[in-house]
Order: sequence, then C-alpha cells, then structure tokens
Amino acid sequence: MVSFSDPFRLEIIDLMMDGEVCVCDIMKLTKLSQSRISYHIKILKEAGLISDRQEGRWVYYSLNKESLFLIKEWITSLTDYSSNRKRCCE
Amino acid sequence: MVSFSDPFRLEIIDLMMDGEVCVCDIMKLTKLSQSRISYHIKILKEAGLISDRQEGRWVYYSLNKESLFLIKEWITSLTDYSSNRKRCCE
DNA sequence: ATTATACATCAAAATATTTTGATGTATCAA
DNA sequence: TTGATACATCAAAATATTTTGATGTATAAT
Repeated sequence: MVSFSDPFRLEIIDLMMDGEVCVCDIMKLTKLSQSRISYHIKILKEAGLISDRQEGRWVYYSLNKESLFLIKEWITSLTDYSSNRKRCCE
Repeated sequence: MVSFSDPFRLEIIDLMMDGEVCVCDIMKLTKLSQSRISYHIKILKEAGLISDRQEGRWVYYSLNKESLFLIKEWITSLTDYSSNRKRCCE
C-alpha cells in the first residue's frame, strides 16, 4: 500500500495495465533513467505488487493481480463495516 | 492514492472503519501527538479520502466512501484490461 | 471575563525517500 | 573473447516528508 506513494510508480503501474513490460519499455515510454526505473521497480516488487520473469537479457514485469485483489478487499472492508458511533471523548 | 503512503495514515484510516472519530479519539487510540495527527488528517482530507463535520469544539472525521470506491475502480481497471503483448524493445 | 478544551497551523529540526552517475553482473551476438 | 545490451546495485547528493514544540483560533463551561 505504501508503495503506491510515488507518482512515477503509479505511472509504471499504469504501463503494466496492458501486459508485461521490460525496463527498456518503461524507459522509452517515460523518459526516466534506467537506474531510476530499477529503483522503483524494486520497491514495487518488494511490496509484492509486481511479478517478474526473466527471458534472456530482458526481465518482464507485470502486475500481480492477487495482491491488487487483496488491496481491493481491504478497501471494501473499510467501507462495509458499519456502526453508528456518535459520541466522542467521553 | 499517494496519501496512503504513511503507516500512521493507514492506521488512522483503519480507526475510521467503524465510523466517525475525532482527533482526540485518535490520540487516545494511537498515542500520537495532536499536531502529528492533525498533519496526517490534513493530508487525507486534501486527498479527498475523508470528510469532516464540525460539532461544537469537536471535528468528526470519517471515510469518504465515494473516493474509496473510485480507487477500487482504478485497481479493477488495472487488472481487467487484458492483451497479450509479448515482444519487447523492438 | 476567564479558563479549559479541541483542533489547526507554523517554522525548524529530524528523518526518509528519491535521484544521479558510476560500476557490476549476466546474457547474447559477432 | 570481445563488445554490446539489459538490468541491478551502490554511495553521495538532492529533495521531500514527517515530527516536534510553540502558538493561534474557536467553542464552550464556569
């Protein structure tokens, strides 16, 4: 969740919408430097948001649908639970 | 989205799960200082994630279900769009 | 009117994150 | 085996966020 906290990471996530991308794809599409992209990729990966698959010299990254689903479930739980606490500071 | 980026904000959000809370509630439940809480509240508010309602000296905060729903929709759009891009760097 | 409570805001300090540029590793092609 | 490509990693610098403690504002109780 905390790894959503950077606008460039959101951009990278958006790029993965329509499938796998490699760092070089992201470079071309965003004009970010390679090490900068690798840095953000690493954070997304550590958060479990993306998966990787190596193929020769390339590493293909894609969204981890399962972890995105878990986040949706968390958000749902936030709003579905309902009570009517009114008082405060008693 | 970017405002989810702090663990204390996530904690505050969780406290709002079961309804309205005031800053003093959050103080008691988290042991964070008042100004610290106000700071995070402000960020959540600016992001549209929470709504506020004043009642006398108290300000009651609650989750903005609509904005949470929009985030869920965004996440859904990330995973629902599907193609089979395979090539890279051509 | 005075005091207390609830919360907001501010500037400075503390801390954390991000960016950069260099270097490292693995794979592949010639 | 040499050189090029794709990407990872690192340390230092740049930048951004967060925390703290003080002060400010509004409401309400005495």
